[in-house]
Amino acid sequence: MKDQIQSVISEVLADLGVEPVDFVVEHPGELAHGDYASNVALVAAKQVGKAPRDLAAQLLVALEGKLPEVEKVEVAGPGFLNFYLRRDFFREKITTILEEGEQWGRNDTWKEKLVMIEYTSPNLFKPLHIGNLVGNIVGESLSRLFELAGANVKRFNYPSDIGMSVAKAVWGMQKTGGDPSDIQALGEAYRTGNAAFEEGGAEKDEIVAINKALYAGSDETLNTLREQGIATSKRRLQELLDVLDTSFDHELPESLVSGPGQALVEEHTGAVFEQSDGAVVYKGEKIGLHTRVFLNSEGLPTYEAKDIGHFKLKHEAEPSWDASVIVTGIEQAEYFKVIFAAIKEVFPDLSERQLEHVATGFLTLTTGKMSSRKGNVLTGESLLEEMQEAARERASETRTDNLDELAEQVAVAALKYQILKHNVGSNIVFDKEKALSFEGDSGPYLQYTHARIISVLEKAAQAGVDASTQLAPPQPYEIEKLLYRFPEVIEEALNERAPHNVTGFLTELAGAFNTFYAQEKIADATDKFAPYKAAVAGAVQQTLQNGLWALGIKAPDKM
RNA sequence: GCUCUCGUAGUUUAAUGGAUAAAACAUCGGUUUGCGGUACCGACGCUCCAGGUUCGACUCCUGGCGAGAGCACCA
Repeated sequence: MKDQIQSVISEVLADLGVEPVDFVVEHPGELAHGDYASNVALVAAKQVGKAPRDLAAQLLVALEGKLPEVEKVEVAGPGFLNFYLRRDFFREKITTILEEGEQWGRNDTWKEKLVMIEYTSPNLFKPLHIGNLVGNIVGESLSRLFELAGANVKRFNYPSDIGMSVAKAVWGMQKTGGDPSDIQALGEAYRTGNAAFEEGGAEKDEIVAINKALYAGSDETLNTLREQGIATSKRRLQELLDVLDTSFDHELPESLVSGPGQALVEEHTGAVFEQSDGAVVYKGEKIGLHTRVFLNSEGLPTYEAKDIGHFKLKHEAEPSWDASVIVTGIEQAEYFKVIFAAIKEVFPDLSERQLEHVATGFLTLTTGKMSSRKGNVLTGESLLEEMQEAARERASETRTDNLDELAEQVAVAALKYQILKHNVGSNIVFDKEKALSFEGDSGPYLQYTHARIISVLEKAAQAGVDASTQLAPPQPYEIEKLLYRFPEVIEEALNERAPHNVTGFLTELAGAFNTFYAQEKIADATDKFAPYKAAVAGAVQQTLQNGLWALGIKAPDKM
């Protein structure tokens, strides 16, 4: 539709002998300003030597009858052209939405492309950090947006299963004698080891020694403790991922990538990397970046080298990939610029493919009070637990049979919404009070609206009202003017890597529906337009369901 | 010190260079005996400062003030 208006305007401009100009056709900020608007007259006025409103009036006449879907065009404000679509356009859209069902909102901008996307990247042996949680939520939503665009998406997890945090936990297990298959004991062991490490002294040296032994794999006892701990941590991680509704296609732990990374760096030292003060570095300055160390002066791989090895293994796992996306905290933005530059030099054959880093902002709490009765540090796990408790209390008057499942879905919705309503990359100030209140702009508000529609449609069916778009009232409802934009929102959210476009749209849609709901009675068999209202409600329900899916949020039928 | 990001109602956030800067929370005031009040309607209230570019600037440029992040062997 938008493209159609754009091209017709271009034709008309050419007919009037105006040089092509750069103008836009977009949805105006307010519904009162029509369904589409163009600034063409404002942009072209100067060239033509006319007042914008005069040129707009001239264009208006020339556009007459050229856009069958457009009912009327108006000149407004300083010289905008406002386009109002025909009533039937909206009616037909409702039909389309109901027919397409779960397919509604898809696009084909990434059709037949393979996208590797990596996110979450937890430290095994440590509780899921708040940053891991944010990364997981953003990464999962982007993955789904890619899928909605037709891409074949392969999700990668890159857990850290070796290194200092592992050494601390292993040291701690020896000290506490805790059961390595028990997650609580494992957490306790990590805290013990971490505290000892912080204190320094002989215990710190022991931990460093354990770290080396684990890398070398030289001590059977230590290896066993590590492996048992990994298994326990993974079990716990899987529980969390199930709650968050994420599953990975590939898992490449850190311990696998050191070797290949080191080998690649050594192989390319001289050409890509160079010696400097005993270390092997990549000089980023040559392309406006900074220098980073890939092999330290002991010849051991740093995280940088590991990421080179990591890339190689990913490529081997999915050789036909078109784009590789990595989601991490924003503090790694500069780091990845250097890594990508090095990768392109090490793998010249792959340098044309798309490498992308998506940076997520930091999450902090509004009020300084970390509340939490135990006074412990905020982790991703503790936050998720608090949300679930609040959801369970709140759901006491539920209509569902499965309170636990609902509480979980509502908690995850509240959490994900709070994070995904922000522009990706900007810092997130998490207002716990607000997130737990479930009112106003929130995930549960969207879920509630969805459940309410399902309920109303059931009532309507009982009253003998079946959804139909046969007979529509003369004027479209405001909500119809939002519904048809959904596919555009989904496409744009992916293009801009901005799921917050989806949260914003769904919130506006839900708000518009609730207003509609307050004004119009749907389950009223005496109203000849009731079937159409039911169809509109059904279209909103489908749109909310599909949109929530894109955010990684469940849309329960009952709450 | 250098580089990057950011600064919008009391608070948390929106706004491809466009029309009267938009929501939510908080505050104040309402909601037809209601198809789910986790809802709806209304009021109050905002672009850090100084210049510049533009028909038009929260948005772009310059300078200031303030906050955060990154800058070699940690992960």
